[in-house]
Amino acid sequence: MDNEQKERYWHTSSHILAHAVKKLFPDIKLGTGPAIENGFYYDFFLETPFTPADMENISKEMKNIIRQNIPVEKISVSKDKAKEMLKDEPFKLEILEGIQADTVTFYRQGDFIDLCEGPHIQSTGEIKHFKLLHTAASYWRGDENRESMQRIYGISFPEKKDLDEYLLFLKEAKERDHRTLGAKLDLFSLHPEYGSGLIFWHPKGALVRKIIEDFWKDVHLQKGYELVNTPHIADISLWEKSGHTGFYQENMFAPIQMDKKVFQLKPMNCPFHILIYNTKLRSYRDFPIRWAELGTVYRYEKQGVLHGLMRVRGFTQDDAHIFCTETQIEEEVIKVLELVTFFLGKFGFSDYKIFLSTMPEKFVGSPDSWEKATTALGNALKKTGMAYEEDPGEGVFYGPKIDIKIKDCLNREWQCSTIQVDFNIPERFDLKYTDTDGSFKTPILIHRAILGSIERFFGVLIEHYKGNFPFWLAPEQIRILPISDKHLAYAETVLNIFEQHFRTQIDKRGEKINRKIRDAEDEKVPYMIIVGDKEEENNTAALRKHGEGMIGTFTAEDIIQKLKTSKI
RNA sequence: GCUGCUGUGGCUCAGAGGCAGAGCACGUCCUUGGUAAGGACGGGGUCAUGGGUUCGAUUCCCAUCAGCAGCUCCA
Repeated sequence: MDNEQKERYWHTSSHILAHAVKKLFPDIKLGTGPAIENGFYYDFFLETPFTPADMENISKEMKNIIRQNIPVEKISVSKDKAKEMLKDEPFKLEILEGIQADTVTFYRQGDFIDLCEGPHIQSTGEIKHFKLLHTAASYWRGDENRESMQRIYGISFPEKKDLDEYLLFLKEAKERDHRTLGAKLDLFSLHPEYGSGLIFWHPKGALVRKIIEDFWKDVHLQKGYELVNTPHIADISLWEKSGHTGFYQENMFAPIQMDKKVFQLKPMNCPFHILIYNTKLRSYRDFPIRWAELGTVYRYEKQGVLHGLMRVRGFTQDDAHIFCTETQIEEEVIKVLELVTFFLGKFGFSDYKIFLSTMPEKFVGSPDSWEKATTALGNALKKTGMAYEEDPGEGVFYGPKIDIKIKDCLNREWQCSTIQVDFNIPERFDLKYTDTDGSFKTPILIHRAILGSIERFFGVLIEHYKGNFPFWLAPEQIRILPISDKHLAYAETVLNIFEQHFRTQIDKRGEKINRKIRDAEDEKVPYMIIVGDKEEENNTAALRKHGEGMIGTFTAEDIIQKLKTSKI
């Protein structure tokens, strides 16, 4: 099915769901029921939520409706007539109010009728195989102040094999889940009883993190950034000055009282970088100033939004702040975008979405500055040839931004890179530079993060690679497996050679070689080196690759050469 | 934060109103094995926490905390 066919198919599936629910629960009020990227849902308003038994009955009733192969017909009526038809459906009426046209369309299948733009497939019998996946609460119109609806999600396909395939995908996604793999591969843990949303990096995870961070720092230094380091807390007056105690308060940890002072754990790094900026008078000749920091911030997130490494309460941003003039924005953003492409490419990502968010209703700065900055961001995107979508009105109040989102194993999108122009903070801190004519001007501040948060990025990375980190990132690159204890001494001499070049371990357990191989494969070590009588006699090593099997027997020098030149 | 579901050894999960179970992992011993699990024995649990019902609660009820799915919000 192409996308349009899918949409029809799933949209009609959602109508069948609503049809069944209406039949079983006549008093229920209908919300909306669209096709989504993977399947469909329908929102209902009812007093008591659906039970698992209800779900089974609904499923049975849907099969009934499908079996009857009821034709789906489109009906156009005047808005007044529609109002009459929907008098018992308050939510539908609300939607109707919002429609501008004079005539609206309904779709009818048997005794079920729904205000709907369509399109739909011809008949309910075309829905061959479906499964209701789960229920959840949602807010009417996505507004947390409005009614709470009960949502039922489902998926359907014309062929059984497609449904089976999709269910298998869901199962595999679970195995790919960074939370499962993180525990299995001994990368990190959480200890919610001592604070939810806080990450404990185990030795292997911390090693991968170090590799990422070292690489990140090296590249930044090469690309004209300077590194800075700043504290984790500061007097609350700093946050009053930056405005965070006002507009960001609900995301901040509670203040810490100490002696006669009140300190605040930092939710962002920018005010600190600004303090560094203000330690002396800057000139246009210094620009652009690019300061980068792996800065750990703490944000209070609502309990229900926490999710493994992806959404946490303490995380390290790969942050940087660029101080420049308005005319430098475009060039700087191009450089950042190039850096984004470089980093994401290095980590194996090519499938991501880019959004340009423009001026929201509430904003600071002049509309003229917004216009210029937004154009600069758009031009930068165009010049780098990156496809993007506009997200009108979704900018932060202090400036327009570019967001880049990467998908996880369940197709959920996670924002990693972000580039934000800020008109607010330079004003608040009275930032100045001396321009060519000797006058004082206020610089533009660009906030940017490429990986976003190290925690989230690591989570996406684990899922992306299914735990099979590429050779350069693998915490343990090579494991030496002696056939028996007799070969331990030789294994040690092989280790001595390899550990000069790669992260190498020996499996010294008194297990059989099959077991050692199985465990090394399970633990996703990229290469295994097996040594026994034959190897010891010939002064060689047998090389085995994760997921592929035996490669051959070579001298240690040969293997090192091959691994270094990626010729395997 | 909202709605629903869930909370039993390190992990995955069974279980039942009346002495708490399995597999894996862990420990000891035996085995020295050539490309994905060798064998025997053993240790380990206030059944999330706090109340209530009951002769008796890990099991039933309530609350709290936390996890999961989704919604809203976000890196």
